[in-house]
Formats: sequence, structure tokens, C-alpha cells
Amino acid sequence: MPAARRTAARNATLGDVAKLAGVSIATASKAINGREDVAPGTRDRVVAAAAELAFSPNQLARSLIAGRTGTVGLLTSDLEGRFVIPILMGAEDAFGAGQVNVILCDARGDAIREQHHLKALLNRRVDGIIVVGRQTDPRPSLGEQPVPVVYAYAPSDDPADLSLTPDNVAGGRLAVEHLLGTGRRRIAHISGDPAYAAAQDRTTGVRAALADAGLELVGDVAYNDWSEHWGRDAAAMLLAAHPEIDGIVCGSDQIARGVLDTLRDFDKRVPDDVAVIGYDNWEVLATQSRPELTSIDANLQQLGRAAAMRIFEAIDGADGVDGETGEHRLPVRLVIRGSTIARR
Amino acid sequence: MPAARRTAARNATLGDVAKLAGVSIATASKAINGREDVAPGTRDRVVAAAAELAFSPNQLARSLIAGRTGTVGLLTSDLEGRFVIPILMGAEDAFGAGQVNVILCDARGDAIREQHHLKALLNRRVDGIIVVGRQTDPRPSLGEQPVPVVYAYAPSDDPADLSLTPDNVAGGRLAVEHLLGTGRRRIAHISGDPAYAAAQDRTTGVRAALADAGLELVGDVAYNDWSEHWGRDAAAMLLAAHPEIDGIVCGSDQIARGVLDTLRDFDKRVPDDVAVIGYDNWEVLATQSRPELTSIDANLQQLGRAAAMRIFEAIDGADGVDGETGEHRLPVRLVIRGSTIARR
DNA sequence: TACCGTGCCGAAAGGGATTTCGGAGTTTTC
DNA sequence: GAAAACTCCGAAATCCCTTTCGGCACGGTA
Repeated sequence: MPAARRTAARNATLGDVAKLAGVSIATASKAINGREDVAPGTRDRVVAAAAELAFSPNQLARSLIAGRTGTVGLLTSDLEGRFVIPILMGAEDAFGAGQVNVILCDARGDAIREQHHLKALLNRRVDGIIVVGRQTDPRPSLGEQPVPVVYAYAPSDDPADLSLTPDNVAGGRLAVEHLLGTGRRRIAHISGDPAYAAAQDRTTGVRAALADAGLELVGDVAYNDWSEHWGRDAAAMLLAAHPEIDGIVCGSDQIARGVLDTLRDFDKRVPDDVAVIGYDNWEVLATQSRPELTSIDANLQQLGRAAAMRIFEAIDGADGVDGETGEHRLPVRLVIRGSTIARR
Repeated sequence: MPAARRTAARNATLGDVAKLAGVSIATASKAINGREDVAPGTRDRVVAAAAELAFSPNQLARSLIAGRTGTVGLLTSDLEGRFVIPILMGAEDAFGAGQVNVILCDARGDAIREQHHLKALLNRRVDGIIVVGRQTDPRPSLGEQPVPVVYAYAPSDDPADLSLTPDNVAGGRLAVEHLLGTGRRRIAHISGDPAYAAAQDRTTGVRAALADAGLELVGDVAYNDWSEHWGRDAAAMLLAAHPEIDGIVCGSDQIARGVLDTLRDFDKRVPDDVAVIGYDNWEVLATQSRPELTSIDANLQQLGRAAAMRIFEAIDGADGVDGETGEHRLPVRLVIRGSTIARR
């Protein structure tokens, strides 16, 4: 069978380096790792030998001793990779480039596959596991594990776990405050599946911000699903019932795209007549619409970073000290584009 | 500092199991791994002990002996995760669930970061590396490495490497053949950046299929970039110059979305007046448009699967046998939706 | 009884690196 | 000139598991 190219060169071991430098393995190790008790001349010889053999230490052997691998498992069912990639990047960055590597496992929404992956990750002795949910609803806890587990994006249903989630209430609030700031007063809200905690939380934020300004939502919240189709339909119904609206807060960028479509069909100018704000800041949707979509960004990269840091804090902390638990809501961010403020 | 929950329970080692079962470590190993020369009674005792201690073998130690880790590195700069996630899933699946794990590294288009990640992967003794490009243009080779390297999606610029790419020529051809099959004869082509090999290849396929039917493209190929904006503008120009067209092959789903927008502005019905076909089958775009978008799917999951298999073939093959090289084009697939065939 | 074959089990080596601790060699001190 | 104090270096243990191979005990055969 055909196969891929590679060189035959075996990796040099510390023993090879030691032999070439004419020292013991122990000394070679010390020299390379910058430990003391090595004469400068000896160190130079070892370093030169290591360079000549292109020696790079076997992380497996290292991890075996250290009891730490410098890897974290990322367990997800996010088929799109929309949430998981930024979180992965954040985790990679938590401790300088190349310190931490991420083993990404896609469970595809299958509990059995998830268990398989979990076991594989533990066997590989990952230092911790980040569980990324598909949506912001609570998901089943993995229970007690021999390594720290952090739930990201979707919280665990067990309050004894640590969950890091985006603050959807603040997001809803932020959206409305921005619209108010641009002078809108007659604001409606179109969202997705009301069974999602995310939908409820965002709505809560929306209402709260309006209440603070002495205003109320125009019409009821239009819930259904997170699709563009729904955005189109909902906007049509909304315009029929309340033609006076001047701002629409959408539960997702997809919904917002649909809303924009319908507004164009109704000859409403965006943002002049109606301002539209999305949610998720999914670049491919938000920056390609006309006009481009103002949106709420969940700061997922920061969330991934925080998750990784929590894991290593848990390890470094004294054993047996159970860390922080419960759901922590991380701040979100407003990204302003043309759908709320006209280009000058 | 706060940290995540975990149990204090240290992982049981094979030694613990052996002690509990009252046998030697060697016997415990044999019993657990189903090797011979173990009396049934002994085996049962060991297995029971292992279960009691929730023993799971340390993959690190295993890998150290075996010289194989069962991991592959996925090196990418695909910030979206659009290409890399399906490829990752395919690689995971190449050998049954949980056999292979993938360490995903995002280089973010930075060569230095890529080198860092490469080194980290090699230190972790991955069994092979899959390099996923951002676009289908050739990318710099990593050169000779101690493990097999396969380039996926984007080929390497070194023909001595093995590259697996989607067959863009066949994709262009498939698109046109489908349109011809629905009775279209006046077909135009709007594509992205002409500097991309993908754009050129798709165009080649488009022209070839038309030529086979004794037809020619209506107008020139409209190249620019891969955006919705361009799709909208190009479609407007196209309709102005050639109002008679009845089919448009687009270089990406984003372009197709823009084209659909403009067609609606021009009161052209899709698919009745004009059929539109996209490229990439990016679900979130293709299934949310009105009508839903027929598109060409690059079968990335299969591509990832193939890449992983090549890696392990290269390992299993005799050392020093350089495997297959060059760029291999994998078949693509037509996904039919409402933009080319009216719903019954 | 002496011998051989078979069936089970365990001691030990090995995989690659780190770390401790003792010892050899050199310099300082009285 | 002997004791004390440093420098450097290396043997060996350790991490956890797999695998080889020698050996013990038992039953069967001559």
C-alpha cells in the first residue's frame, strides 16, 4: 500500500548525546536543562553534541517522571468547530506558545463516544479536560475524575463542577444599551429556541436594560429557532404588527441575517430606519452581510485561556484542595459594524 | 487562586493491581492484555483487582516501549476550523473509535509558531503529522521529518511530499454537468481570487464539462474574491451584460449567497429562471439561504481519514521505504438542494 | 526412582529521561 | 602537611509498563 514520505533517521537519545560528548547521561541531562554543577566547558561540549545530533528530549519519558504531560483534552460535540476553535486557541495561548498542547476529541453528540474519548484522554494522562458544549444549556457532568475538569461555554449540570460560560444576560443588556445609545427607542427582540438558557438569559438582559431606561420591549419576544428562515419570518410578522420599530435585537447572527433580508424586502433602510444587532459575532456571517452586522462576541478565546489556567491552577494547588465551583459568567463584548451605525 | 474540581485519587498502577491480586507485575500485565501463559483462575483474580482499582494503563509508559503513541498531529492555520474539523473527525475515525487521538495545533498563519508547534509535536512523538492548509494553494514543505507527513487540502510545494487535495477540476465539472442535467444551457461562472489554484482548477472543470456538451461559458469568468459582496456585484454585472443566463456556477458558497441576493433584487426566480450552484457545501451558508444552495462538497472527512491511514501505512511499511508522493486528488461530491431543482 | 515434558509464574531488562547522593579530584585553611 | 571545603561528575533509582526467558512444580513415562 502507498504511504507518506519520511526520513529513516531515528531520534537521538540523551544517551547518544552523552556518548558523543564523552560524559555520563546524568551530566548530559543537567547540561541541557541548564542545571548547576556542570563546568562551563563540559556544558558547551554537551550542547554542541546535542546540536549535532539534533537531539530533542522525548516528552513521553519526561512526562512519565514529571507526572505531567503539558496536554489538555478538549472534549466537544461542536460539529461546526465554531466555538471550539477559539477556545482551543485560547487554551494553547494560556502559557506561552508551545507549552501546552491540546488533544481535541469530537464526541459528535454521542455519549458512548464521549466516554471512549474520556477514557483515552485519561490514559494519555492529560493534565486536565475542558468540556465544550454545543450550546449554552447545562450538560451532564462527567463526575469525579482524576484530573481537573472545566466546562466551557455550556455549564455542567452539577454545581460541584467549575463551569465558565459567556454572560448572556450582560450580552442582551449590552445590545440594548448600544441601540439606546444610537437613539433607538422602539426596540423589538427576535430570538431562537426558548428552551435554550441562552435565549432566556439574553432576553433577561434585554428587558433589564430597557427597564433601566424606562422602556419596554415592542411586542412579545419572538422565539422559535436559531435559523435565518426564522429571522426572515419573524421580521415580517414584526413589521406587520409594529411598523414603528427602530431597533431589533437578534438572538443570533443567523437570525439577524434573516432579519436584514426581510428589512430589505420591506424597503426599510438599515441602519437609518431600523438598527439590527446580532449575537455570536460569527465573522463569516457578520462581515458578509449588507450592511455588516453589529454583534455580541462571547470572547471565546479568553474563555479557553481561562479554562486552561484553571486547570493548571488546580494541579499546582495543594492536592485535595477542591477549587472553585459553580458557573462563572465571563464578560462579553460588543462589536460595532454598519447595521447599527451608518458609515460616515 | 481558584481552580477546578478534581478528586485526589491517584491513578492505580499495574503494581497496585498485581499486589492486590497477589501476583507479579508481569503476570498482571499478561492477564490484563489477554496474553497466554496465565491460568484462568489467576486471570480472573487480576481482572477483578484491576476493576476494583479502576486501573487503566498509562499510555505514556506504553508508548515509550512501543515506540508508537497512537497520536497524530494536525497542524493548521485554518482559523475558522471549517476545513480542519471534518479532517480531524476523519482522522479520528480512520481506525475505530479511540484508537487514534489528534493533537490540534493552530499556527495562525505564523511560520514561527508553526515551527514551535512542529517541534512540540515531534517531542511528543506523534506517529505522524497532517498539515492542513488554509486554501488549496501549495504551501511550503516542512521538509524531511522523522515521522510521516501528509499535506491535506493544500498540497506541499515539494513534489517529494504526499499531498491529498480535493479534486477541484472534477468539482467544476460536476457542477456544470448537474446544471446541464437540469436543462440549463446558458451558464456563467463567478469565482474568487484568480490567484488561487482552486479557482483556476474549478474553472478548468467548468469549461471542460461545457466543451464536452458543445457549449461555451456565457461571458468571461468573473474573478475577484471569495466574498458575498463580490457575489452580489458580479451577479449584477453579469445580469446586465447577459440577461439570458439560466445557470450560474459559483466558486464558493459565499459567492453564491451574494448571487442569490442579487437575483432576488432583479426579480429572477431561483431555480426557475436561474439555477445557482455553490462550492464547499458549508452547511451554515448553504442550508440557510433561500432557496437552499446546491453545492459541491469536498469530502473532507474522507480526506482526513485517508491522510491518517497513509500515515500509519508509512509507519507499518518497512523503514526506509519512501511511500507514495505527489499530489493526489480525491473525489468530491454534489449535494443537491433547492437552488438548482425546484422542490416538488 | 529417574527423567522429561508441560503449564504457570516471576525476575529482570528495557524504553528515555530526571534526580539524588556519594565519591573523586582540586583548592583552601590552619 | 593534614584536614576541611568545594567543584564536578556519574552510578543508580525512579516513572510505568511490556516482554523475554529461566525456573518451579506437577504429571506422565520408562
